[in-house]
Amino acid sequence: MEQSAPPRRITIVDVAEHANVSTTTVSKVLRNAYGVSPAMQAKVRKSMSDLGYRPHAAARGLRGRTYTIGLMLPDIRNPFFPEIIDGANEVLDATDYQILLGPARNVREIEHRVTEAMIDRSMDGLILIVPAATPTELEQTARAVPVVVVARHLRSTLLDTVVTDDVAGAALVVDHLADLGHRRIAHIAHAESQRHLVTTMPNTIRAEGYRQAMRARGLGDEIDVVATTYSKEGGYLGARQLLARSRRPTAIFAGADIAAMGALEAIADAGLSVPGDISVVGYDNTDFAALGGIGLTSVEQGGRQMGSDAARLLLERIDDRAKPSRLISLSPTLVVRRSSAPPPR
Amino acid sequence: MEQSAPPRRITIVDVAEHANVSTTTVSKVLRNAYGVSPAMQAKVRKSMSDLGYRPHAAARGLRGRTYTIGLMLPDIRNPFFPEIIDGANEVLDATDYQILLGPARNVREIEHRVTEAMIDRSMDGLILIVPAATPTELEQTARAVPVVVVARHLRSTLLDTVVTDDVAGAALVVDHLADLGHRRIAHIAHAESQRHLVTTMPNTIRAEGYRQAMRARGLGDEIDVVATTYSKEGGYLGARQLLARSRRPTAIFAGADIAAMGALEAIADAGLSVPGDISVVGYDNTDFAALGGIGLTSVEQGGRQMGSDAARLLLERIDDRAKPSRLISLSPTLVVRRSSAPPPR
DNA sequence: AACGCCATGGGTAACGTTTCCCGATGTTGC
DNA sequence: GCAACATCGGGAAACGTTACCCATGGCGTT
Repeated sequence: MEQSAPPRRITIVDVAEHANVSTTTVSKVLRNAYGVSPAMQAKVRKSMSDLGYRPHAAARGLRGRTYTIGLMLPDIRNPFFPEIIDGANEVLDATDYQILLGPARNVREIEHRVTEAMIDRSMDGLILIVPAATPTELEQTARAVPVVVVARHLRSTLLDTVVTDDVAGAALVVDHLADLGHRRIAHIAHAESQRHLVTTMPNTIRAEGYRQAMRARGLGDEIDVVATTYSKEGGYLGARQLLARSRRPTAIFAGADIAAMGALEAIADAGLSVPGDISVVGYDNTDFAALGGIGLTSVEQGGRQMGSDAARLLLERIDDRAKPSRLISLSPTLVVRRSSAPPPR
Repeated sequence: MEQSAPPRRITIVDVAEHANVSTTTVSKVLRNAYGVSPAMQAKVRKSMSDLGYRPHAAARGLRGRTYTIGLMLPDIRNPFFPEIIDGANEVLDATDYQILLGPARNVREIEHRVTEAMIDRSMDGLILIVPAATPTELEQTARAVPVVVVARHLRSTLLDTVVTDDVAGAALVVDHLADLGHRRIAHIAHAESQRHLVTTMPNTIRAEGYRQAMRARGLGDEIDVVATTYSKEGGYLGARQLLARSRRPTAIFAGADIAAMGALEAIADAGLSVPGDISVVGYDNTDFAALGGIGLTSVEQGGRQMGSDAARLLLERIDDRAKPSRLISLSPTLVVRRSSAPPPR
C-alpha cells in the first residue's frame, strides 16, 4: 500500500556532482559537443550509467533539441502507411531520435490540430504523410519547423518532398489491363473535396493519370471514374456503382489496395468471380495484396523507401535548415498477380 | 528566396505586455486557475487571440502539465487497435489533451524504449495497449507517470486496467461451434515467449479459455492449438498446419480477426470453402469482419468502449494520483455471420 | 473603529537543459 | 624564450511556463 513516493528524477546536476564536474561538461558529453577530453567523456558516461541518468527531452527542448520527430498520417487504418513508418524507423532506429505518431482521422481540422500540437511540443522535425493542408499552410508550418511532405506533388523552397510518379503508376495499370485486352476499365478514385488541392494530391493525380493513359490507348470513350474514398467502404460502394452499370466494366482499377479490398467484396457479393468475370487492380502493393487467396495485382510504390528517404531528408534538414530543398520522386512498378486476366469471352 | 527569418514565437510575456498584466495572471487564465475576475479573463483571452498565442507545451511540462497523453500499441497493422484509439479520442477530443502514438513493432525492447521516451517527454499519462512488459516493470512505469493498461489481466494498486473477459469470449466461440455440431474445433493462438506473462496476456487466456470450454463441452480430447502469431501471416501458417492434419478440424477459432483473415486465405488456397468445408471464427469483430463478402463470425470486445474507458480512467488518475486503482472488465459478445455453419455431412 | 478574511493580482524562484563566453592550461612556431 | 594559439573545463544566463507566497483593498463583524 505504501505509495513509495515517486522517486525524484536523476538530472544532469546529479550526474555532475557524482562525476565531480560542472553541468556544462555533462551537457557537452551528452551532445557529443566539442571540448571534452576522452578521459572526461568516459568518466561522465560512467556516472550517467551508474546513476541511470536519462535526459529530460522536454527540458532539452527549451534550449536545444527534443530528439523527437512527429509523423502525421491521415488515418491509421490504411495498410500502406505502416510501410512508410517502418521505412522511417529503419533510419531513425540508429539515431537518438524518437518518432511519435499523430493520426488525423481524415479530418482537416484534426490534421491542423495535430500539426500544431507537434510544433508546440518542440518537435525537431515533422514528416507529413499526404497532408490535406494547402501548400501555403504547409509552407507556414515549414517556417516553424523542418518539414518533409510525403506523397504530395509539390515543390517548395521551404520544405522537402518525397513522392512517387502517380501518373506513371496509373499508366502501368491501364497499359497492363489494355494489353490483356480490356477496354472497359473503370477507376475508383478518392474524391477531393478541396478544389485547390487537385493538382497536388496523389489521388487526383492518379485519376488524371488514368484518364491520360486511357486516351493514349485510344480508350478515351471508356473512361469511367467513380469518386468515393480510399477505404474499404469506399471501394465497396464504388464497385457496387460500377457493377450496376448497363455496360459493366471488365476491369476495375482501384486507387488504393484498401479500396480494392472493398471492391473484391462487392464483386463477391454480386456473385461474380475475379478475374473470371472482372479483373481488379489495386495500388500500394500492401502485404494484404501479396498474401495467398487474394493475389491482387497492384502498383508497388516503395513505401519503405519513401519512409526512409523522408527520414533522411528530415535529419539533414534538421542539421542545416538553410540547405536547398529537395524533391525525391520514386518510380512505381507493377506487381502482377492473379486478380488480373484477359476479359471474359 | 528570402528565408523570412523563423518568426519568434509569441510567449506568455508578449501576452502579458499586450494586456498590461503580469505573466502570472496570464498563466492563471491559461489554466483556468482560481483568482482571476471575469473581466480580467476576458481581457487576457482577447490578447491571446489577438496575438495568436499558443502555449508552449514543452515549456509547460517543466513545471506543470504538457497536456499530452502517450499511447503505446504493439503494432499499427492490427485493425483492432484503431478502435481503441478512436474510443480514447472520443473522450480526449473534448479536452485540451493531445494523444501521440508510439508503436512498438512487436518488440519488447522497442516497447521499452517507446515508454521511456514518453516519460522523458513529460507526458501526463500513458495508455499501454497489451504491453509485453512484466507486471513489475509496469508498476515501475506507473510510479513515474499515471498509467492505464489495456487488455492485460492484471490488478495493481499503482495503475488502472481495462480488459475484456477473454475466458468468456473463448467460451462464446466454442459453445457456438459446438452448438452447431462441431467437435473438431481447433484454435490458432499467439505464442507467448515470456513464460511469466502467461497468466496475464489476453492471447494465453483466450487459449486457456478455449481449453476450458472444450473440456466443459466434453471435447477435451479434441483440443488442438497451434501457436503462431496474431497476424495475417500467423493465421495463414497456423491454418496450413491445421489443414494438413490427418483428421482435419471442421472449425477453426482464430484468436484475432487478423489471424482469421490469414486462415481464410489458407483455406481458399487449399481449395476448401467456408463455411461449407470448414467454419472460421475470429476475435475482435474488426470492421473487416463485418464487411460484405467475408462475413466473419467474431467476438465483439467493444474496442471503442475500452478506449474511452481507458481515457477516462487516465484523466481521473492524472487529476488525483492517490485515487484507489480500478479495473474495468467488459463482457464480450458473439456476432454470428456467415463464416460459421454446421460441419459438413 | 478596529479587526480579520476573502478575492484578486503580482513578484520571484524554480523546472532541466543548452548556449555563450571566459579563463586556465599546455603547445606550437619562429 | 615568448607570443600566439589550441584545447579543455566551468560560470551564468537563458528558454517559456507554473508554483509558491505575498500585497492590496473591499467587505462584513464585533
